[in-house]
Formats: sequence, structure tokens, C-alpha cells
Amino acid sequence: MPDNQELAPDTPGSDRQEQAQEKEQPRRRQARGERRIAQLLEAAAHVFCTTGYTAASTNAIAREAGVSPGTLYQFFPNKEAIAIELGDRLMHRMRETYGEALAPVDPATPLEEAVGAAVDRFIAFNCDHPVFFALMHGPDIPGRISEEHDALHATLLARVTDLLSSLLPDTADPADLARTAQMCLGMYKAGLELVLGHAGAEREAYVQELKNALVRYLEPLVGARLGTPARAGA
Amino acid sequence: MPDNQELAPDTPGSDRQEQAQEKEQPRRRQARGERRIAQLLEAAAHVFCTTGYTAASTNAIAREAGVSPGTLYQFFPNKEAIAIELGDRLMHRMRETYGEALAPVDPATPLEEAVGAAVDRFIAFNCDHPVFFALMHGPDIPGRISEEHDALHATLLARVTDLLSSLLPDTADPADLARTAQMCLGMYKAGLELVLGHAGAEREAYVQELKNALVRYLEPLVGARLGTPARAGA
DNA sequence: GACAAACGCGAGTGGTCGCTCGCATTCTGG
DNA sequence: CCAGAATGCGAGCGACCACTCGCGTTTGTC
Repeated sequence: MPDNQELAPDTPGSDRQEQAQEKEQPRRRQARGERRIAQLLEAAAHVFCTTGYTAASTNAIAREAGVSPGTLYQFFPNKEAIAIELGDRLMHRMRETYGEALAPVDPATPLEEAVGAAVDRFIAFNCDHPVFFALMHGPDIPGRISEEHDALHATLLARVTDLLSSLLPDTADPADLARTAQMCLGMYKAGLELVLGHAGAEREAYVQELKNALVRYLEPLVGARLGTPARAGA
Repeated sequence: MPDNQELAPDTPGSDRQEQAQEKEQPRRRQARGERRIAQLLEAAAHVFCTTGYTAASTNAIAREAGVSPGTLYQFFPNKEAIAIELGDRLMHRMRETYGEALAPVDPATPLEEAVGAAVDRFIAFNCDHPVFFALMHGPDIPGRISEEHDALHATLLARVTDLLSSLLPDTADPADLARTAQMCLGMYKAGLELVLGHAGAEREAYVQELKNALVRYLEPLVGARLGTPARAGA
């Protein structure tokens, strides 16, 4: 509920001019400007969270940040760019913090442990940054962000697929594996929505329920492997 | 205006319940008007499906229906009313067609059969009426429709809960049961999204995958009961 | 056929929103 | 210290949208 996401300005003291793909010059920023940008992004996160992307007005974001509309457009070319930048920073933060959450593919890890760790990490991230969920689930979001969403989805899908193929190395059909990965992601999404919709002990219970669902779904697929006899109760 | 006179135009082929729920006078409609309403709702369904509710403009709906904006407002007081009426008709249709999909609670039914039947029926409905999904999942939808969404969700939740409690009659905690029902609905929603996103054989495969996930999730909970040994392969 | 009401139209209205522009203020390099 | 850039402001512009209004057309009823 509390969006306590302070967004660090990326690597202060280093300017990047190698953006040759954009014909725009890398606009010199003062420390004040970087602060304003962070302030605006925080405000945008709050507004996006409460009203969604399309319903959020740039004036509202500026008001929330305590600046004028003109100031907002000093730092962002348009409304979409705000969401893009916000999404980029969140993605970057996620990668650097929980990037390897899905990576460990030690085949000796019991299923419950692997699933539990991955779920815990991602749930934690989404609880800390509720905007992420809002940005990635809005069906009203225009082109560019949608691309990012697709990219993220593809990335996660690949990770899950890798993790799954390491857990069940002798699976027959890669198409089946792809569907299983899709289903896992979908189940995670559904569970995340339930988790975010509750708090305290109830939230914990839903986290456990999500883990149960995933483990039970995957359990029969790892039947070839030995071990993993435990079954978590609620 | 004069008070309501005899309000029984023939209205061929359809009952009228709208005069009872509207406290306003029930605007006498001609057959032409009813046709226009159906036409407009069909157009609205198409536009809502492709662009979402908020992004859909009433002018676009009118254009899609081949009428003028003024004509649209001859039959609907505002944009929201269009979605409301559309939602009402869909809900009514769903109830009368698949209302008992979740109802049968014969404890002798094997789990796979119960889950499979329920999933098949609801998947079929959602495939026939994609607007339903669009209307019920838009986070951008204003108050009234959101209430309907909540009502539907609560109804489905109650049905699922009933069905579950009939399948596992000796479950300990009703809170656990509620969470399980929520999780089932969430899994169904996630699976539905995957199903709608594919076609042909791939769609069928996802339907099967959804059934597998639900069955495996619920299987350990019905362990007290005997039978249900089969396991469907993909 | 006459009358009223339902239907149909499409330019127009008020309001919101994304975004701009001119100008004032603060910072920074030389 | 001073030119020039970065920052900051907020009224306002154009576009779009939900919705209206006046008027002409069709339909049901007597």
C-alpha cells in the first residue's frame, strides 16, 4: 500500500553522450534537475497507481509533485515518456535486485524450495513497487510501454522455461514446456493480485496458497526425479 | 409530461424488464428502437473489445453502428449506460445458459469431471462473448460497472465455494476454503487469458493445461475421498 | 388523412487534457 | 561578475470527447 519507492538517479556524475541513436543532444542536467525528475517520477508512480495510466493527467502529476505543468515538460517530452522512464528504472531495479531470482537452476534443489524462493522474491518486489503491477497490467497503455511489457513477459517466460527445463530435464515436447511456463506465469499473476489485495496474515496465507498451487501443478512433472516428497500445509 | 399510459407495445420476441428497474417513465419504444438498441450494443461490444472502455468513444460506437451520435443518445443516457446494459444482458445470458455450470454439487462426481465440465462451459461462454472478458477486466472502468464486476465475482466465488465444500465436505477452516476458491478463480482467469490468446489446437492444449492445473491444485484436498485416480496427459 | 410521438440526424457546446510559449529566476563556467 | 544555459512558471492553444439541440422523417393510432 505505501509506495515507498525512492528512485535513485542513475549513476550521478556520469553523463552519457553515446546515445547516437537519438538525434537529441544529452541535455546537461543540474543536480536540481535530477532531483525534480525523481520527484516527478515518484509523483507519477503515485498517480498511476491510484488512477491508472490513461486516467492520469500530466497536470495531476505535476500538481502531485508540487510543480507546474511547464516544469514537467522541461524534463519529459510527453506523458508516455514518463511511464517509459518509470518502467525502465523499475525494470533496472528489478534486474539488479532480483535478477537471479529465477536463474539458479541447480537440478538438485527440491521443487518446493525453488518455487518458494522465486515466489518470495518477486512478491516482495511487487509489494515494494506497486506501480510495477499497475503499469504492466493496464490494458489501456499505448504502444511503447506495451512493448516493454511484452519484453518483460518474454524475459520472465524465458527464465521460467529455463528453470523448468532444469527441473525436468527429460521432458518430451518443448511446446508442452512453453505452455507450462505460460501457465506458471499466469498463476503467479493471479496469485500476485490476490496477495496485493490483502495484508498481514491473510497476505501470508495467500502467498503460501500460491506456492501450493505452483508446486502441486509442477509436482507430477518432476515425478521422474527422486525426492521432493514433502507437501506444505496451509 | 402526461403520466404513464398503457405501456404494452408488443415488443416481439423479447420480454421487458427494464421498466421495472428504471424509476423513470419507461419511454415507449417501437420495434425499430429495439433493433437500434441491439445494433448499438453489438457495435459497442465490438468497440469495447478492440479499444477498451475508456478509449472507446461514443462517436466511434455510433459510427460502427452506422448511426449518428444523436441517435445513440436517443436510447442511452450516457456512455456508462451502454456498458451497463451490455453487461446486464451478458450476465443474464450467462446465467440462463451456464448458470448451473458450477451448481451441480454431487459429491460422487470425480474431481476431474467436475472441474472439466465447469471449465469447458465457462471457456465456451467467454469465447462466444469476448466482450465479457474485456468489460470485466478493464481497470479503467468507472463505478457502476465496477460494482457489477464485484457482484459477478462474488457470485462466482460463492458458487465455487459451494462446489468445493461439496467436494471436500470435511475441510477444517472456512477461511482456507475461501482462499482456495479465490485461487481457483484466479487460476481460471489466468487460464482464460491464455486460452483466448490462442486458437485451434493450441487453444485446446491450454484448456487442458488449465484443467490440469486446477485438478492438481485441488487433488490433495480431496485426498480424504476415494477414487479419482486418473491423470490426464497433455 | 391527421396528429403525436418515436426516431434520426449532425453541427455545435462545454469541458478536459496533453502540451507550448514567453518570460522570470537560479545556477555554472570562464 | 556576467553571459548563457538550465530551471521554473502558468495562462493558453488545439484537439478530442461526452453530450445536446433544433429540426426533419418515420411510425403507430384514431
